[in-house]
Amino acid sequence: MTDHPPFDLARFEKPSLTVDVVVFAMRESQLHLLVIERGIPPFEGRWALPGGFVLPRETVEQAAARELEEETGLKDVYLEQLYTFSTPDRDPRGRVVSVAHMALLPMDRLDDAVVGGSDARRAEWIALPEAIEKVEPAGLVTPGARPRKKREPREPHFAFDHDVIVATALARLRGKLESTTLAFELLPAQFTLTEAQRVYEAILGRAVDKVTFRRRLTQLELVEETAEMRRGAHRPARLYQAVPRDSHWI
Amino acid sequence: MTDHPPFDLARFEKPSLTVDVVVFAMRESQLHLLVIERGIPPFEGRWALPGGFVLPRETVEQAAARELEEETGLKDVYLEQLYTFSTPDRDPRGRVVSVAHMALLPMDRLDDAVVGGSDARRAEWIALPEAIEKVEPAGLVTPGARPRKKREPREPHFAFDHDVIVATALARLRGKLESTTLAFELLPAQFTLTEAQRVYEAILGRAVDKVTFRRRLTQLELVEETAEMRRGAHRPARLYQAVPRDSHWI
DNA sequence: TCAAAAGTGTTTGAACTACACCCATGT
DNA sequence: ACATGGGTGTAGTTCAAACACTTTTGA
Repeated sequence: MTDHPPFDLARFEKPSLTVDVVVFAMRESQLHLLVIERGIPPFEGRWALPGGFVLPRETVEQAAARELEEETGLKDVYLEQLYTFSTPDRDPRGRVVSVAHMALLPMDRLDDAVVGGSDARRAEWIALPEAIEKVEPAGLVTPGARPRKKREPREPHFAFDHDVIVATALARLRGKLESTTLAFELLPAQFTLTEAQRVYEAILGRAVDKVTFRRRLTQLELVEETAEMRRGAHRPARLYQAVPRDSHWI
Repeated sequence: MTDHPPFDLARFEKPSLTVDVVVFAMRESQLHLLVIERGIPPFEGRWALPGGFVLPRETVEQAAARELEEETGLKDVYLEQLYTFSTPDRDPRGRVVSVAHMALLPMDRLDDAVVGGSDARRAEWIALPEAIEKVEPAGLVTPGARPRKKREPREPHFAFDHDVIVATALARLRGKLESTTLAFELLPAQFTLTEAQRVYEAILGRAVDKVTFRRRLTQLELVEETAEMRRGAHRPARLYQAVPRDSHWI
């Protein structure tokens, strides 16, 4: 850092600093997203991500957890920092840098989120828009390298640059799926192997082989049997639970 | 975001925003790091990462590229955003949030960096300190989850929280090694397969099998033969080059 | 001629794939 | 009984690891 004593931090213009949170959850075998309807300009009436300003005595991770609870009622969820978005004009109100986060909510806790009546500021679960697949995620290639295939410009679904933030979160989730046990964060404490498979398929956007999937989970000891079974319309299914580990890395 | 019109960004205290850059390069089969010696307090005399303040009309990625060139002379290198560090007291001068970046310099461009004589502000290539292995990288587990195995507190090598930043960059580099072709950014345009293997071994910190390594690179068509050979003290080695791709993901 | 690095061939085992098949339950 | 999802067995294939081996150069 450039500095001469006594150092004056005010010599450099300071941006506003916010956090945004992409909350994923499974619902009816589909990946869903928790969004908030904006009640005021800019982007009035548009969906936006939960988020807000970072306070002076907290980390951005703490700010993300706090804003998530304030705006949606969610607490004690998996939360990780994703990427920092800093395009100078990303917010029409002024220079606002936002540190995006990704959160994962187990499917049996969908109702923990305070989803709205019809007031100005309601939260809502929406299925991940398919159009997000067409949005270029941030941070996957060399800045300054040959530009990637251009995709047709689209009408954004979300306020601000939240389309890009969601696309980036999805890319991160997919990338981590193979090497981590992150998927279990979207499942209840006890789950059937088919439920687990649905999570993988929803995130990857394609079918996976049943035998391979089951063997991988059991052989790598990522899951362990429980005594319980889940009963439904058909043959009861064994319930499994994630093997406790120190980190999410396999 | 919390807002009522007309919205006043100044309602919320703004932090200073900086960038820091971890520059990796190979040198004598070892992973090296570009650092700057601090000439003034705090942390006078300590090694620190190149970096500086973000200007109002640039992204953090642009700021990282600019500061890298200003402080070390390096330009046109692979550069990616890494993680945002925001512990409130990470800088004793005040509230400073820093967006860390990682850069990779090909081994034949080591001299592009302006490494110092003996003035107060010289840059230097140093071998990656082994003690970094003992530092917990940021951002790999759930905030709020069971704490990971505690490591003994150590005397930090670097100024500020730069030990953690370097450890995080190393973790990121290792994690990306398998699924990306990032390693080629540390190699010249033409290189021997053994040189490539040395890069992988230096990053992973362990030996890799020669046959498997060569087959993987050729079979996945990550590299292609050139007509040239490199001559040295022993049998000449075929030179290869990276197969051009749109992104670094395999 | 010898040391050292470049490069190849061969065997083994692990793991993914595909597909067929059986099992258990509610209706 | 039968439809449906739960769960298993097997054969083929791919791929990584380990190891021994040959090749090619400079000294």
